[in-house]
Formats: sequence, C-alpha cells, structure tokens
Amino acid sequence: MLTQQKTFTQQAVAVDVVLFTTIEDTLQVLLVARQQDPYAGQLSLPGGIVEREESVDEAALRVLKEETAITDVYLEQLYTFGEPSRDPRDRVVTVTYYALVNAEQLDTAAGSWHAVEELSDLAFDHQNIVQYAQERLRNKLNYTTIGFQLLPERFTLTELQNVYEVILGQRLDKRNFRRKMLQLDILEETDEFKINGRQRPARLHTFRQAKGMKLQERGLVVTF
Amino acid sequence: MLTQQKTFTQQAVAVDVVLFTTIEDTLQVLLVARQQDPYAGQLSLPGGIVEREESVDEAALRVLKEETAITDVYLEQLYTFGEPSRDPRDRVVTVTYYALVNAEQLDTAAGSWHAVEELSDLAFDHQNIVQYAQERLRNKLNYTTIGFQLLPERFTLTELQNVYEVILGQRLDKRNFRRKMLQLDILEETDEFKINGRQRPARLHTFRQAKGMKLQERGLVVTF
DNA sequence: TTATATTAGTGTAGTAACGACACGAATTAA
DNA sequence: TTAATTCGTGTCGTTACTACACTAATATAA
Repeated sequence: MLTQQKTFTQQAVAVDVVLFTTIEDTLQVLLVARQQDPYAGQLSLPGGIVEREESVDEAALRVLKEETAITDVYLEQLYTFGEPSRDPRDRVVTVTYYALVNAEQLDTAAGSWHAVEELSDLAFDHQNIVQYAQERLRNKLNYTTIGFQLLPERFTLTELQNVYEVILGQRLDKRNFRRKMLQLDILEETDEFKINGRQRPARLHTFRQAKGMKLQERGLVVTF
Repeated sequence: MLTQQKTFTQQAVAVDVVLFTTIEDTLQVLLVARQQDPYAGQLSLPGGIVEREESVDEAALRVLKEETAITDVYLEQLYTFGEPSRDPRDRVVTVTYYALVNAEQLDTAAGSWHAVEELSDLAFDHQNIVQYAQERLRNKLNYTTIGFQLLPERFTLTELQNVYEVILGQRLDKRNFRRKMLQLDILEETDEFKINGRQRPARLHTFRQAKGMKLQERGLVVTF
C-alpha cells in the first residue's frame, strides 16, 4: 500500500540490454568493456540509468542508440532484477531488455560481438541475464516470428533455417522446416536469387506478417 | 553506461500484485479500496513501495502477506511499467507480479474479490495490468502446470477442467481434456471421492510434478 | 421400493500435424 | 566437360487432435 507521504523511498533504476545478432552460424551478444570500478575492465551489457523524464522503454532505446547508433530494432522487455546486493556500490534495480538486429545492417557498434556460448567473467549478474535472454528467445521462436528480425529484408530459406538452428541449438530437417514455414503463409517469393559462388543460386524471400503467428505480446518497439 | 558519480538519479520503485483465484466458475482478482488521493475511493491492486533493504521479489511477498496473510502462494513477475506519467504525484516505476491461490485456503483478505470480466474504474493503469496478467495466465496454462495452484491439494477432474475453462474462456470437451491430462502423467488417483449431493461421487486426485510440463521458467516462489 | 434427476466416467474413428528420409537441378571452377 | 557444392522437392508411417454418446453411481422424491 502506498504510504501517506508525498515522497517515497527512492532508488536507482537502470536498464540493461542484451543485443543479439547472428554471425557466421553463431549467436552473438554485444558487450562493452567497463571503464571504471566496479568490475573495471570486464565486459558488461550496454546499460544506463533511467532518467526521471523518460520511460523505461525510452531509456532502453536511448542506451542502444548510444552504443550502436541503431534505431530500427526489435526490443522487448525481459525481466527486472532487484536483489539489493547485485550492485556493490548502491541499490540498483535493473529492468532488462533483449533486442535483435541483423548484423549486416549495423553501421558501427561501440562494443564488440561475443559468442553467447563462450562468455566468461561478465560484470554484475550479466551472465545470468544473457542466459535468461537466450531462453526467452528460444521459447519465443516457436510461437512468434521474431526470428525474422535477425535477417535482412530479403533472405534465402537456408539463411532462415540457420537462424532457427543457431537459436535452438540443433539441426533441423530441411524439407520439414520449409514445409512448416511455407504453410504459415508469411513468406513471399521474390524474383531474385542469391548467387553464392559455384552452387545453385537460392531464391530470395521476404517476410510479411500474417495470421497464425504473432510477433509480440506487448511492449515491443519494432520497425520493419 | 553507468556514470562516474557515486550516486545515480533516484526514483520510487513499487510492486503491484494481481492475485487471482477462481470462485464459482469465474476468475477473480483481489482489489483494495484506496484510502487517499490520488484515486481515493477507487479500487486498486495491492501494492507498495520497495524498501532499500529488500529485494523486489521480497517486496511483492510482503505486500501479499500484509493484504491477505497468505504465504504459500505461486508468485511470478509479470512486467515492469515505467511511464513517467503513470502516477500523478511522482515518478513511480512499478514491477508487477501475478499470484495464484486457492480461495478455500485463504483465511482472510484485507481486500475483496472481483470478477475480472466486470472490472471498471481501477486506479492508475491497474486495469491494463490485470488484463496483461490474464493474458499471461492464459498463455502459461498451455505449457505449464500453474493451473493446479488454483485448486486444493485434492480435487476432482471436473474441478480441474473448470479451472481451465474459466481461464481460457471456453468450454472444453470432457473426454479429450481427461485423456490429455492423464497422459501427462502428473495426476495421482486417491482412494477418496467427493460427494456432491444426489449424483455419482467424483474421484479425488492429487497433482505431482513430472516430466513433460514445466511449472516455471524463473523467479517463482512456490510452496505446495 | 422405485423412478427420476444429476454428474462421473469411458472409447472410437476420422483428420491433421509431425518426423524421417534421398535425389535431381543449377551453378562455378578447374 | 567434369567435379564440387548447395538448392529445392514428395511420400509414408506415426502421433496428436477433434468430434461425438452412452452407461454408472448416487440422492431425493414419489
């Protein structure tokens, strides 16, 4: 119950963002090196303090923009971590987000990409946060179309399958995968092909939102 | 990125809890009447400010205990709402939770139960929060076993089906429902029956956690 | 004691989704 | 022209899902 005072106990509220991309058949996250203590020199998620005049979602977008100069991004709130001991300096409640980008579209990133399977020694509880983001991503892949956020506008079905295999961590049957995707009625063939050296060219497709699968439940910022 | 200062911008962090139960074939939420402005006299979710020495989860449990004197409860974090304008007095970021109890086990509640389908004029953005909690509950019912949290330890299959029907908002086929539940291998027959007047008595079952369905992903406080 | 009203409890058949599986087509480089 | 590589396609068996109706067990009222 809210107290009768005009002001309440105050504490710092932060956002941290797990930005995923796929590079060469691995799932990668953007990390930045911390400049000062605590955890100086260690890698951490891009994050920052929520200012009083911005929403928490806006803070997450701002942090992403500061670190990567990207604005077109799938962004979804993940979980709020509120253990008093998670920041050694002061009580900081952090609202975490995860985001998906196609690495090709990224101009520059202040941080660097790291394979999620090879992370070690992240600052704070950021390793846990990445792991939870990965679980969420894996689950959502099965009943939404967020996977397309990791691809350019036009892509081959093999590229799409690679996204699914990388996130799910297992190989998929090519024919079954294509049958399932095509019958969702969310893909559109283009007249163009991707030429890949001395192989048969692969037809490029585009994604169009349709019935059957939903992209999001709430709170997402998406631009196509 | 965290600033170099030792202290950060501070703001109030609250928790609000959507406590669900089922009463007579309707889904109900616990609401309390606000004593003072803003929204004095209107109904609101039980909630409170997170103190500096407790985790956000602990704050949610504390609030529940203050309002209902219950401690054995399924509790799961829902979403964090951080629009600057959502509280007219001051910036308040609220971390919301939802909880499930069996109404029969509840001793006393400071608030009162209200059918979710008939809510109106809740304080703050609490109507949105209830609606989102209801969506989450509906989704989770399909791939977890949280539904059992709304039942006493021993229950009939018809009572179980009622829980599913009330949450999903649709009638289910009795034979298909029972076949599906039984083959999950999470129910145990007891030797006892529930006698319901001039009808055939119904066998009581108990729930036991098993493979196949998972109860939770993270952050839950559960006691059986 | 018998009849009636009410909910409990059970099986089948048709359909749709899923998983496993192999080969010809198109291209480039040698 | 040949070799190497990835693209793109269909079938069959199994499993899961949907729709659907009657008998069993009890309490009450006649």
